[in-house]
Amino acid sequence: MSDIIEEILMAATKSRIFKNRDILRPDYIPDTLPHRENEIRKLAQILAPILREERPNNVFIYGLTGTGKTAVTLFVLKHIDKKTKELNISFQYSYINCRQSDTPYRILSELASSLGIRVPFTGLATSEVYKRIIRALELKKRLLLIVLDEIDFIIKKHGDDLLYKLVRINDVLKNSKVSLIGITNDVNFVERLDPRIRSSLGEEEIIFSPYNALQLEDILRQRAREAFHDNVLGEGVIELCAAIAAREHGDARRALDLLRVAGELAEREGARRVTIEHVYKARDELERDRVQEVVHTLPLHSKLVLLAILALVKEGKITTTGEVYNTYIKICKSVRIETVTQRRVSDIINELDMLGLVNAKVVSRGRYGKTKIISINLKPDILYDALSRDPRLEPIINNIRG
DNA sequence: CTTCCACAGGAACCAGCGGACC
DNA sequence: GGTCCGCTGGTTCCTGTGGAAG
Repeated sequence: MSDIIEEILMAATKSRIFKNRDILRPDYIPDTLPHRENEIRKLAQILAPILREERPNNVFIYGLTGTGKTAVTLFVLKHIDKKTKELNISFQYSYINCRQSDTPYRILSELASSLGIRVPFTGLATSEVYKRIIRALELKKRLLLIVLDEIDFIIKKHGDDLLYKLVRINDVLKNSKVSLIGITNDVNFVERLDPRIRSSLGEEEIIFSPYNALQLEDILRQRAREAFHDNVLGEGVIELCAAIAAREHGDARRALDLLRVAGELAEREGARRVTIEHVYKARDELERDRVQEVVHTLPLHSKLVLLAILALVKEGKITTTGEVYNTYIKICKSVRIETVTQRRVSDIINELDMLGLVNAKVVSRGRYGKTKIISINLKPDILYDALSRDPRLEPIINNIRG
């Protein structure tokens, strides 16, 4: 009797679909990275001086999202770290994602804590944290490698002061040596950089090109072998995930997400196999989640502007800044919310564009002025759903959708 | 060739907040 | 408990501009 129960419970804890789901997670670093052999070799060559206790050149890495920049970097560093431990070299690396730590202060405080210095979340002057880092580096001789992932984020928001300081840090240090790896997925970003920083940071450069559909298939197959049980992937599933991701700039992370979520959907349904339909559903769900999350964290006026855009785009296909502003004013008046200036709305539209919720492009229409053409290519329902989670907006949404 | 629209977007600055320090 | 600091989400004032119309 208890055997039967045991059996059922065991079956419930064991997935029919996944052998090991974690392998499909974006932060998982596999033992091999297919189609990135050249990049691995190049980066390893650049960083090899570490093993002779010399400072390696600074490296600049570009490539679109999901092209394996972070994975390759961490992969190589993991190996070097192991090797330096064997050789008893005082080497250390610090990985900082500038999107998550998006102010100079947060970056420095993360750097500090990776060096074992405790700093408060806020309250100190940025320069004070910098001083403490210097002090720690002078205390003990070491080789430090700082990885700044998505480095374009701080530059765009806070200029290049911090970067300049970090690039020049070796001039101040007597004991320790510091190298930098900058990773960015914005290719144009380099051109806007101060030439002094550019030449210093770009002592070495590595460019990651996007994966094509076939390479993505390889990557997915390799991971799928370990992640899924045998024969659970239906025909064409991998190919479809690869194709969808390839269309979106060869983003491997997208492809892996699609595959994972498709698997999860199949499992939740109790299906025995993952089918193409699951992949399509996964695509919708991922988009929904992304929009939901982004919209949720938007300030009130950004939501109101988004709503104004939505209301206008419903009727036509595109709209302009002026129209959006007028509609926004109307919406605000109807619920007695104070309005912000057009200047701010213009910025908000840019922010919404950056977040991928709307498309905004500046165009000149000659006699009819220069403006932003704004459109949406998400399904309006997804946006309305996300917005209606804010109780303040509900009456307005009901009004618009009528 | 000039004009002129409808904004873009830079610069400087502000209030209010929360947290750490002394 | 006052002080200092950074961040957010604004403001005001401003100069700049692509290209159709005249």
